Amino acid sequence: MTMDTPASSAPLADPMAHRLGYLLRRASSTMMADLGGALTPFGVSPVEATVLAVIGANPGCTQSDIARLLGIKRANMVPIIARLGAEGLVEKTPMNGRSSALRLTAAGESSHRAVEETMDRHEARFEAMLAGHDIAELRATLMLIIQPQED
Amino acid sequence: MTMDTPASSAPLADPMAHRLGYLLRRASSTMMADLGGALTPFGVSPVEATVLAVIGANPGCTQSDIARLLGIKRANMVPIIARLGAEGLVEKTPMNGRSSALRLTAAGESSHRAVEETMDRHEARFEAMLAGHDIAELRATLMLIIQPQED
DNA sequence: TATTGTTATACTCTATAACTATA
DNA sequence: TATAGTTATAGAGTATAACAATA
Repeated sequence: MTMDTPASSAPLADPMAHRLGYLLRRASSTMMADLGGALTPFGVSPVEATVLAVIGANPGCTQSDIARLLGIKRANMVPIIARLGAEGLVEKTPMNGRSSALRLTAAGESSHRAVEETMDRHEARFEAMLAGHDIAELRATLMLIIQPQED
Repeated sequence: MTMDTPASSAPLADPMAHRLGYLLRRASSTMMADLGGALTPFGVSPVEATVLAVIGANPGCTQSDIARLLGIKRANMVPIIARLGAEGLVEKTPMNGRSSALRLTAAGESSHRAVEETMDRHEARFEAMLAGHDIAELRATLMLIIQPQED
């Protein structure tokens, strides 16, 4: 015999609160939502900001390079790069008949700098909430979980 | 003068590797993908499995209760509960004219048990990868990051 | 033959607004 | 007046399959 908890009045039991996968998903979406809000003034999404950062750090890289690094499917890079190109932030210069080298335009560089500062502040805001916890250890642990994406 | 890294041959620099939000997102999607694969034999998605767990732990709860607990919008619960209802896993019994109490059916209970075991093994698999790291501390840190969703 | 970029497509998740009905 | 459930809709994100061109 199990008792039926009168769930409507009392707070619910959270059977997921102990699960790492669940906590990661909730923590991730909290930070993604915050970053999305912080980036709206610049008209770029978190993914676009990330791609700007990768191209900024690796001028001349290709779409496939970025896809592999970020764990995004090749096919899904197309609209991302197209949008960044349409906004005049990224330019493609053909390397050999099949790949193009990606670089930030002047506008892209300036957007990149603004976005990096925004991300820095965003990260600092959350790190402040973790005072007394070992953030380097947290990063190291997360890196152990991450597995490369096969395409 | 900045140098153009010959990005095509050498591995790319990863300017996001130090960012907590990025690492959380990658770690989360690694675990979500793994869980999704582990659940396919049961025909339920990670979200559906989570809702089964919540109803199993809180018989008689409402859709809105679950939405609040999991940070899902009220409107987005509708298709989730509809699917679980159509699969005969969850039943709704009207409480008062506007809310229904949710409970697992017999099939739902059995699905719930199978799914919990699958999640346990899934979690254990990842915790094994974190040997030597303090998982309780990891959970505590993640809980600090998570912020309740306003609807 | 393997890789790059692309098109098309579909499914899920998420978000908003608006409506009904009930408490 | 606030809450529960719903509908409709729109936008991301993600996945697959297939194709052309190139290395």
